[in-house]
Amino acid sequence: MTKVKKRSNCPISQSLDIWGDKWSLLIIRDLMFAKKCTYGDFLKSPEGIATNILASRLHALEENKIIEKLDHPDSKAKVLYKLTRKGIDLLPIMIEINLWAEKYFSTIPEDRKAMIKEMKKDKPGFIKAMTKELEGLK
Amino acid sequence: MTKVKKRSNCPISQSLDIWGDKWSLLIIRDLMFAKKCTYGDFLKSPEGIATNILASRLHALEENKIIEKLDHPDSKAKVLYKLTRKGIDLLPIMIEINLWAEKYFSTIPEDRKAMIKEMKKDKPGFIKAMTKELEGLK
DNA sequence: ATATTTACTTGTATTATGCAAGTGAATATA
DNA sequence: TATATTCACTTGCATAATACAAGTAAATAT
Repeated sequence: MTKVKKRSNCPISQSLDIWGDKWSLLIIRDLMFAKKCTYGDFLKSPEGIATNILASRLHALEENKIIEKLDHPDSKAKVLYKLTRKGIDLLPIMIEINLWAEKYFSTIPEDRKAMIKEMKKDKPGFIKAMTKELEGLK
Repeated sequence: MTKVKKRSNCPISQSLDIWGDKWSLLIIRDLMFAKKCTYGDFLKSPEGIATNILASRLHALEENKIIEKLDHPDSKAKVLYKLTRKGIDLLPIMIEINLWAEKYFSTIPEDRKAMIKEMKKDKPGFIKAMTKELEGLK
């Protein structure tokens, strides 16, 4: 993917310039809710992202400081991807997408349904706990 | 645009299947915050959507019951686009995108900044008022 | 020493987007 | 009444993004 130019100063537009495509938020979902953190993990997700697209998205997200690359503790062959603070702060958006989807789609996986229940029960509490958890991953 | 197939049952993925592109949420922004409601209005937005893309997105959003077409009161030549309840319910997502963007982008238009201030001051109140306003447009 | 894993890159076909021009119905203007 | 203009699109074509298949190099396991 070539460099995306800023289309306008609108906050929605500027946000979409970074993660407004069919794949970026799925990578963020993996990092956020599924605790996936390697290239291979992302590839295995059910939507089936193509490997070159994954590479280009990871690159773009890193450039935009949404994620960062770290050494994987298990092996030098592995890379550990992690959400930055800026990436973790996408959590409220991700929560609202989940809540909207839960209202309008009938087919939602059971484990995610359980998580959505938690989100609804205590949204600020969920955000705080999840944020702490994601910050903790080092 | 040809029919988008469902990639998985994940609520994030299913949501992105509908509006996960660079343009759909900008149309929704126009309907939601700028009170634009005609094809020509959308075309005039600063991001400069191409006319064929606009047509295809409007068609897709209508098919997915996010928006609906109504007769324009002023003229038979005009079409009035309106958010459905499902579309209005995207408001919490749109709010969180605004808040995230306000935190991480330095260039935000003044009028939008004022609106974001309102969102932060009383989020449920903002949602309620805006929802009522959008429902009222008939 | 060899095979496998891991994180990619490269090449090519397909699909989507961007741009310019055109169309037909409705409305405004002369 | 005839003509120009507005409005909501459609069409054709160049360019860009995505999907799919295969390949690569470093690190690790056997």
